[in-house]
Amino acid sequence: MDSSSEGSFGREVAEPMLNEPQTEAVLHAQGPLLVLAGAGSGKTRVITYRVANLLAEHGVPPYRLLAVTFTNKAAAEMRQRLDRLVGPEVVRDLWVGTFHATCARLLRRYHAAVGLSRDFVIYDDSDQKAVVTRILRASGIDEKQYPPKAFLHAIHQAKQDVLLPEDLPSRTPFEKLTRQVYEAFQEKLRAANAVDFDDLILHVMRIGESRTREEGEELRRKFRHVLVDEFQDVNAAQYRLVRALVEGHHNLCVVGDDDQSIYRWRGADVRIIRGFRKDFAEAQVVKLEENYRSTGNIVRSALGVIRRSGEREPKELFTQNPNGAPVLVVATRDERDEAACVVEQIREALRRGVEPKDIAVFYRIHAQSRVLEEAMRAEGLPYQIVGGTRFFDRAEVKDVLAYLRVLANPSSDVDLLRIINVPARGIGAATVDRIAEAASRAGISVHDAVLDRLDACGLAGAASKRVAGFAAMLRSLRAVQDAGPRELAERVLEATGYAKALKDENTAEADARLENVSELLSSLEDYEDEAVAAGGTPTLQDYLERVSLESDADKLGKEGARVPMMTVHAAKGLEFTLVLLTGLEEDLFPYRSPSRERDDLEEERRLAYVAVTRAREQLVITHASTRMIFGTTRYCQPSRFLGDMPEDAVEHAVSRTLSGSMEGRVRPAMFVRETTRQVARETTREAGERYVEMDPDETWLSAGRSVEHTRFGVGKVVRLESAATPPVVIVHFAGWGEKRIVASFLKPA
DNA sequence: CAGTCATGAGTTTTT
DNA sequence: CTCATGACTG
Repeated sequence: MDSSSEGSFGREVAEPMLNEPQTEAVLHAQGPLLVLAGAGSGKTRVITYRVANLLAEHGVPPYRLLAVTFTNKAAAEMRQRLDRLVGPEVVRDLWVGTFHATCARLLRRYHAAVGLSRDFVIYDDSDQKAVVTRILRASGIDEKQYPPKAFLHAIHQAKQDVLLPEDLPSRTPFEKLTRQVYEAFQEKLRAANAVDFDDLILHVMRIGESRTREEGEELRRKFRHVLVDEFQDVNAAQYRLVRALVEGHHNLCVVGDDDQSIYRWRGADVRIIRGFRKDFAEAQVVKLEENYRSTGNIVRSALGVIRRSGEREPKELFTQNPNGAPVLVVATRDERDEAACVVEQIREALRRGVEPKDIAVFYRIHAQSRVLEEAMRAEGLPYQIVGGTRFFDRAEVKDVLAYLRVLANPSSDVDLLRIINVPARGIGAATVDRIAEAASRAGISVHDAVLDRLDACGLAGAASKRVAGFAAMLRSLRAVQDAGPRELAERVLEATGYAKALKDENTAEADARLENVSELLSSLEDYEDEAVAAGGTPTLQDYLERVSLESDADKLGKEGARVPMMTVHAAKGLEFTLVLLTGLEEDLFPYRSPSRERDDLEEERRLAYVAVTRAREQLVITHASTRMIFGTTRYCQPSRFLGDMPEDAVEHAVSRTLSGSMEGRVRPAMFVRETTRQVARETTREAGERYVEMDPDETWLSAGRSVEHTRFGVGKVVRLESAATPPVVIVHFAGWGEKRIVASFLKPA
């Protein structure tokens, strides 16, 4: 699949495996181009070849070509492939990066246009939450009634849609408060010389759309070609940014798959890719429908799931690959039994010689991972959780980074407030409040208040002395001049006593934290080496930007000998020889929140499609009859998605534990309970077993009717096999296939 | 001011 | 169940 032709810049670039007109459009089209790339159709290859061709054949200078991805990992992968096609010396000048990284880079250049200084910092979720919490406290808003999360969500949502506070409705009290908090939030960020993730996009978008600023014109002329990967996931702000960038020439190539749009809740708007042809009437459209990744059975299963989706860009995924093994659907008793089955499958695969990194375990929500982890650990199988808490989100790492961020950008109040009493130096909440209040009265940052206006804070003698000590320490750290980022971090650890405080704690937990801190130091060292190798100078600010924009998934693959375990969301864009997809049960996948009842079934369906299409050779799906989740045991029915897979592509199995528990003993759970709709008379046949006798006139058993079985869940009657008493029917259950069932085990659904 | 207990809430999270 | 947050107590 991966052409290894060693084309160097200027030489002709090998062509991807497409038919003639597709190749022509993909490689050479000017103007807008929409590539609808089905799962596994090799879209990365397409983008890579297009870029290579634009450079080699069309003479586009690398620094005038922008390729945008959504993850750092995808960007790195593209770089790597291009290295081989056109050579590293060309790739170095290319603009390849995520939306956020690209915007951060542009914003470092155009910072003045939006009133930021060059040293701006990027606030992550917890920083943002800290800001909102401070606003709520300052304005006396009850955090119980109006949780910070709600405001953050609303602000985030608004920004994705390019809405200012005054654009928001203000009918309900919450809406009124939201406007107020949003406004204060922006003010606080501005004062702290900080941006959030959305601002990175918005600021650059505003510059790009500006008719009055010369930077606007400059930005609009900057790139001759723009390519966007995973276009189904763009939001309104990102789309407007891209449109501004290509305004003069419309040389915009977007690649995506509306069936894989799974981030609507994060502002991604699948309508943008679906409406692309309306916005760019002259757009050429290429559909890539051949899947090169997976076996026939996997592709047909995926198709079965997605085909039932309502509105979608019509396409038929197909493959010429052999059918391969059927998709194995295993019914298990509970989540422990499920984990045991997963472990067994992994063992088996390892025995066959599959490498750990080519196996993956998926789940819908993180809460499922614990049991799976325990089973892996018990069996001595090495695994790696992808996602979850990022390394850079750990408290101790954030602490050290907060020190570094204050040194790089003293206006950042959130960072300063985080570290003012870490490690504990006797500066309590009351003192901190006083300082913060004095700072806000004087209209200066907390940092400046601490260093220059301490006497104006009205602190008691002891408190004042301690804060002065903190200020002196900061001053001496700021005076450090010729140290690289790593050395500076070491000095921070030393001067603040942070390392010592952890050592003195002398607990296993503290040791683990200490370990993370030294990992941070080695990350700084890696960065320095890398920067020097790239011919640049390592700077603290550059490092801080990187860590803000880096995710856990980016590191995946660096650990080769571990089985990765992740949520389905984290799996997008990845592929594995063997995929174990767990928890395919109603209410778990598709997920239904107990509180909200918003129906996001379509997105859940696309999520299932993404999960299935990750597998190259083998897909094993598990579901459990009961599951302990959030402390309560739930009874589970197989997911409707299982029923959407073609019968001939799937093989059903029952775990040993479950089949054991079904056999040879009284099965009270399987006997039907009387329902109101049933005209039935209960009689006792044998001791301990209760049957329900059916009225022979009942029509609820006719073909097509929905019936419910305590174990198999809801199914559809295929036909009545015997009208005896009780009658026997053939029923098709999602996830179980066709079953011959005595009607007394059924009730109407 | 800094630990300890109670209470409550609980998807997914490329950046 | 498990984590985070808030009130309470030395």
